[in-house]
Amino acid sequence: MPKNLHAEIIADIAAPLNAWLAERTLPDLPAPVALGPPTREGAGDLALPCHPYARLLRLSPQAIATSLAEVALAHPLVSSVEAVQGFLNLRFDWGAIATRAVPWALTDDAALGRSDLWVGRKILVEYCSPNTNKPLHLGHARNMILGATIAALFRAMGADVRRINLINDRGVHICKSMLAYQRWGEGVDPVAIGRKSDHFVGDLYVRFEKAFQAEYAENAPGEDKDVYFNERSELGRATRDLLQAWERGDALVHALWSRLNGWCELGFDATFARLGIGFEQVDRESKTYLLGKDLIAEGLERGVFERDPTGAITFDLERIGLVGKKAVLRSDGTSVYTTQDLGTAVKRLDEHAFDRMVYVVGNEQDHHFHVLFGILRHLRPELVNRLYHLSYGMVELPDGKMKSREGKVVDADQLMDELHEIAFAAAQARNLPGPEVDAAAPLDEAELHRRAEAIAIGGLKFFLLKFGPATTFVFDKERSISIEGESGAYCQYAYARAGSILRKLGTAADFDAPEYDRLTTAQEQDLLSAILLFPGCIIVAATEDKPNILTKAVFDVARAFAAFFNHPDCRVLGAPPGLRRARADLVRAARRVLCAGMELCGMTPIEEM
RNA sequence: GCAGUCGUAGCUCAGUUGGAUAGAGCAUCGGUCUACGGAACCGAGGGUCGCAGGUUCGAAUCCUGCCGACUGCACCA
Repeated sequence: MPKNLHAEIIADIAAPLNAWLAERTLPDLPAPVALGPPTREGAGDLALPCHPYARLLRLSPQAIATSLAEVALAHPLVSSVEAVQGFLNLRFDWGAIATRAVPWALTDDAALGRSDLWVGRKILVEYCSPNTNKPLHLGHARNMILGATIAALFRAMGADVRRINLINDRGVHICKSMLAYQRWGEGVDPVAIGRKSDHFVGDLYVRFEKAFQAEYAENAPGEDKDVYFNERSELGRATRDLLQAWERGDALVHALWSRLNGWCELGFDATFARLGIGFEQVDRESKTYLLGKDLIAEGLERGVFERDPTGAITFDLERIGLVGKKAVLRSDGTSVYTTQDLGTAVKRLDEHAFDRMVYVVGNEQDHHFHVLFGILRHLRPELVNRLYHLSYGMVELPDGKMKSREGKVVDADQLMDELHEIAFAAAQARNLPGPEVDAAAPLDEAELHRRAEAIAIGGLKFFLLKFGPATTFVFDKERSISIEGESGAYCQYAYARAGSILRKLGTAADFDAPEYDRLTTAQEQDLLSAILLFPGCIIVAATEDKPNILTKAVFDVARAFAAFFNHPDCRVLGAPPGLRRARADLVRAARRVLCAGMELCGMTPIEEM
């Protein structure tokens, strides 16, 4: 049975404080005391503001803090207390804490952030959702890494998680690539020309756009581009013909469509593999886009929807506090985007009886989800509070938004390649023959590439996760993927250096009896503290859908380790036996937590850099 | 116009179910440099938390107004 040691310690210390307060505020103590890490630095290990009880007890906050300090001091894990400005501050007896915490961190899965809080919950996470007309870019990378990480966090909580990729494989966008292939690429094959297959399809899309721009510039400069495309453009006409042929089930068009989609998805799979992204379920819009129509009929009958004079079926947005009406079925009876999303959600509910479904989708669709969830609240009341839009901010470039149509994007594959090169160059430089590297047996390039890949991908993931999901950030390649400071590489480096100590130690301390109560330097306390705090961070990160809390928790452990590692008073190898063993165990514990934290981020820990 | 999100150090960002002297990374400056791996460590400077009110023991956090930025507001997806 995993236990959150920190929470347990706090509860244990808080118990007599609660009792003291309860005794004097009978019958109603508002809530258990909010004993927790102080917000102010240097205020000890736990703090409690006593102001809320002042009115109730008719005592000053300071008087209450003073009394509680006396109560707290009696606890064996508390070494000192103080009452300042109505706050009760207390310090742990770190020797006693270490004696409990190190063995716990070495063996209990709770130390890795695992718990059973969400056992029995079924959660669906939908993310990635690519269009099959161009390769994945940095925006997709942020989406995928957020989705994969949030899914991993849910699993750590014990939930039964199903990850779903909904591929948008039909529509005008893919028809544009299809048309370009028909006209300018027939017979050419990505393998034949050595092009990654999703990029091959993307090239076709760009080719189409260029041709369209030329046509537009020649025939209708100044006219609204969409109007021109829909009403006068020859390429537009041909594209719509393809779409209609597809919807009729035209065999040749479907063959072409399957071929291009196959190439695109093949390419995606390679990118997923490199990024370590996985799914339990892949849905395709070509299979789901007709869903929802019967739901509309049902809703119409029940009065959730109404039919307007043109024959379209609409939802009155005033029902959800907005203005206007939202069409859920066109006047010609065909579906809109919302129709299939309604259908898909209900189908998933029927099939998986989920407790929660999370859509990882950019914040430009906030309004869409507001409306979608609002409609579903009327259609399927049991879905209330089960649906959640994990909205995230766009990634922008120094010169503005990414525009895939204009080719102004950071391609995911290319970015990974570039990051790999940077990491490889650094790995090569530090592994030149020298004191640490045996000149007679230089590392082979394959090993350096393996490390560089772990650092590159890990760095990218850490970078994309460390922002709050809602934050729109500017991606400046030169400065963004830092390999120093708060970065993936920093965490991997801490892990590697910890491993280095243990390698040098070998089995030397195996038979020493650990003296954990001697782990009392400031650096050891800080490291233990970061380790103790880690599980709680995982719970908050999962509960609030904030992976940036995870990266922060990992970084905190790494930073505390770095300080420990560097401090002359904290040497492991030169320490007397009992202390040496205790420190070695502390290093093992830190490594264990770092490893778990990095894996939750989807990073690969490496033994050497 | 309406709605939503946001405005915190020179830069990039944390922190918002109300708690003390608002934090980190980068950059700058200064140290560590006979070392359990320098992709590191220690220290310093740097903030009217957009502006103005309000609520209270206490506000970056809650309320109101204003200024500024972004994104939405299709019978597109």
